[in-house]
Amino acid sequence: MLPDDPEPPGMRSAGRPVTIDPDAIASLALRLFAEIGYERTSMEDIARAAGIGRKSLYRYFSSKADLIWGGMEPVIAASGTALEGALDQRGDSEDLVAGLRAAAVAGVAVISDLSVSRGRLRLIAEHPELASRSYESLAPQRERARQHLLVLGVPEETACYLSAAYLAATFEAWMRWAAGTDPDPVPYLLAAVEVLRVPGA
Amino acid sequence: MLPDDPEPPGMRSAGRPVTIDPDAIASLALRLFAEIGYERTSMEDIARAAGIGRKSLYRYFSSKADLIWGGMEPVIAASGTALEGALDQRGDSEDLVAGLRAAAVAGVAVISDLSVSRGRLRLIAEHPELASRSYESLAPQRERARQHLLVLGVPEETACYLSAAYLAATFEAWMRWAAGTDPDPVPYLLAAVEVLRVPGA
DNA sequence: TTCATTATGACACAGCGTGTCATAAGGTGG
DNA sequence: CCACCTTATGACACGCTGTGTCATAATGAA
Repeated sequence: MLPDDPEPPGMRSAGRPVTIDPDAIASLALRLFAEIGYERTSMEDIARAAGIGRKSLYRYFSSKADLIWGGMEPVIAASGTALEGALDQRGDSEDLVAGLRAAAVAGVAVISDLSVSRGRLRLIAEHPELASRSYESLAPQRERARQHLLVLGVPEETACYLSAAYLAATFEAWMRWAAGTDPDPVPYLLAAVEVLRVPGA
Repeated sequence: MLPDDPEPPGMRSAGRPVTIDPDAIASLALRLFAEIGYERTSMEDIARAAGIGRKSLYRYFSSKADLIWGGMEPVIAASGTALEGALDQRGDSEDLVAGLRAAAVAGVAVISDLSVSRGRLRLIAEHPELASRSYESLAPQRERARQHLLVLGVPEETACYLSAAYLAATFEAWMRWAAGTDPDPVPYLLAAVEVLRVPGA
C-alpha cells in the first residue's frame, strides 16, 4: 500500500527506477523564481522546464512552498538533533540556555552552500505566504524544544511560550541575516537567543 | 477611483446602499465551519447560505481565512493602541516590560463575547493553515512593538527579535487559553510575557 | 517470458482568488 | 418628476493550486 512514496528506505528491489532528481528540480525552481518571480511562476512552468509532468512534480513537492522550504529541512533537522544531543548532558539553567544556543547554531554547520540558503530565505522574507509557513515548517522543531525544556524541569506553560518565542526569534535572526551580506549567521542567532528569559537563570 | 472600497469613511452621499452585513456573514461562516468543518465548507457554501454571490463575499472577506482572522482584528488593534499609549510615559526598563504586559492584556478588554473569540481561536489552533496566518495577521502588531522598543532605546537587532518573540509567545498564550476552559485569558498572556528578557531589566 | 512492482504522466475535478462587465438601487440636479 | 451619477451587487469566465483516478512504461524476480 501507499503506492505514492518516493523511495521510503534506501533499498529498492523492483519496479521502474527513479529518473527524477528532486534536488535538481528544487534548484531549477529557485532559478525560475528569481528570473520570473515567485507568484508568476506556476507549477506547470516548473514542470515543463524540468521536462516532467505537473503530477510528478507534486509527487516530490507537495506544494509550491515546499520547493523552497523543503531545502531548509536539513537545517531544521540538524537543529533538532543538536537539541536532543544537549539533553544527554543533564543541565542546570545555564546549560539550558547553552542548549538553546547550540541548537540554534547547529543548523548552520549542515548548510553546504550558504548563498543558496540565503537565496531561499530572501525569497521567504519577500513573500508573506512563504514566511507564514514558518509556523508550520518549524512546528516539529518547536515541539522538540518544548520537550527539551520540559525534561529539564521547566514548567509546562513556560516551556510552551519559551519554545514559541525561541523559534520566532531565531527565525527572525535567519531573516535578518539573509537580508544583509554578512557571511556568518551565527552572531544573529546568538543575539536572538539573548532575548529569552530562562527561568532560574 | 478605487471603486471597490466598502464604505471608506463613515459618510456616504449617493449610490446604492449596502445591504450586506459583514459581521452577520462572519458569524454565519463560523457556524458553518463548526457544523460542516472548515475545509469542507467552501466559499460558495457560505455565499449561498448568506444569500449573496460568491464575488460579493470576496468583496468583504478577501480570503477564507479572513472570515476567521478578520474578527480578531479589533483585538490586535487595541493591543497596538495600548502599546503606543505606553509610549507616552517615558520608561525605564521596568516600564518597558510593563508596556508589553499592558499591550498584551489590552486586547482582552475590547472583546465583547469571549466565547466567540474562543471559538475562532480554537478553529485557528486546529488548522495549521489558519495558525500560519498569525505571522501575517500579527505583522503590524509586531512592527508596532518593534518601534515601541526602538524609541525606548532598545538596540535595533534586539528590538527585532524581542518583538518577534513577544508576539509568538502571546499568540501561543491565546492558543492555550482557547484550548482550555478558563474564562480569563489574562494570566496566560502575563505568563507569556515572562519568558522575555528585556535588556537592562 | 511472464508477472509483480514501481515511476511517470494524461486527464479530470473541486476549490480559491481575480478580473470584467452588466444590472440594481439609491441619491442629486434639472 | 425625470434624467443622471454613484455605488453595490452578482453573473460569468479565467488561471492556478492541489487531489484523485487510471493507463502506461520500465525495471527485477520467478
